[in-house]
Amino acid sequence: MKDTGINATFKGCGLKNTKSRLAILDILERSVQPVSAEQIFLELKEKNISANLSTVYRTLDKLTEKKLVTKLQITGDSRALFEYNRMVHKHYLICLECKKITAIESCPLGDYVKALARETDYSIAGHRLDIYGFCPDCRKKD
Amino acid sequence: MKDTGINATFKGCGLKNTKSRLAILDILERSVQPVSAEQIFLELKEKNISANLSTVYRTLDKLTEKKLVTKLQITGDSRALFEYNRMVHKHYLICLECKKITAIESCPLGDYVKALARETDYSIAGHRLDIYGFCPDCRKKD
DNA sequence: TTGGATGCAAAAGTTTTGCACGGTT
DNA sequence: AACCGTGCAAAACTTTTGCATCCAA
Repeated sequence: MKDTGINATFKGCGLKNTKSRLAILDILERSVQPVSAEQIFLELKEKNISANLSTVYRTLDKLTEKKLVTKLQITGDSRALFEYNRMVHKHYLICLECKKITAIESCPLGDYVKALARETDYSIAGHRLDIYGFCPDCRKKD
Repeated sequence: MKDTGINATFKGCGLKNTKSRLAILDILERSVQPVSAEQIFLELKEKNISANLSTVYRTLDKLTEKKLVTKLQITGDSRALFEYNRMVHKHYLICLECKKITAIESCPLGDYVKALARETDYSIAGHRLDIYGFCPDCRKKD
């Protein structure tokens, strides 16, 4: 079998090519929203791919470590979310009503961060911007 | 005894005036950095004010609900931090080395948020901006 | 063959809750 | 007196870990 993109990706970063690992990355890649470990676990179950929840966590750790996946803490309710890393700098727009998370790829902070580095003498490594509000659908309902 | 500021605050929001509650708000008010429930619990113990950890959590809940205190999730390690709410819009600069958290009261997002509301048709309720980097002290050490 | 991956069960860490009792208003 | 707040213990919830076994390379 010729290497698919994902297989090649795994090989390239020294991860073994297992069924559940492939399935987990596949779920992440297809997902339009960040997902929790538990959601992945349940989705695997639906697909009749039995994988233990610890395996899911361990896999997510590995994938995060290899930068294939990004770990987010934006729920407020103390559980982490994960999303496939498309190597794009992004921010999130979160609907407080339906909890929908939308990525925003524009970033208004370039110059600000440079100025802040000068002012504070920090070296700035990154930033996180989450914006909260109510999406058009939820606004209509109220 | 005449009402102090805090006593008046409690009365104003319908909270009873108990020893541990006063002490918890006092700790928060004096703290230069956001603190965790556990830190508060330990600080109370040092002051020989015995308060159960559940009480600390319950009090923090109440204070957060009454907007006297703000709950933050910026550690990355899944525990919440709390800080006295001085009614100032702020962002955080977090040192990745020593974990020091510095508040930044300037906000570069006013116009951006307005434009985003127009573009997305969301009504924007708020935002959160955390900036990560290395503080001057830690930069020197490396 | 060998080291990484997995399942299972147990533990760890944080936060919440039920219930009886105690303190503030 | 009424109700809110508290202590204690147990539970809930998310995530991690130890260990034996299994599987991909």
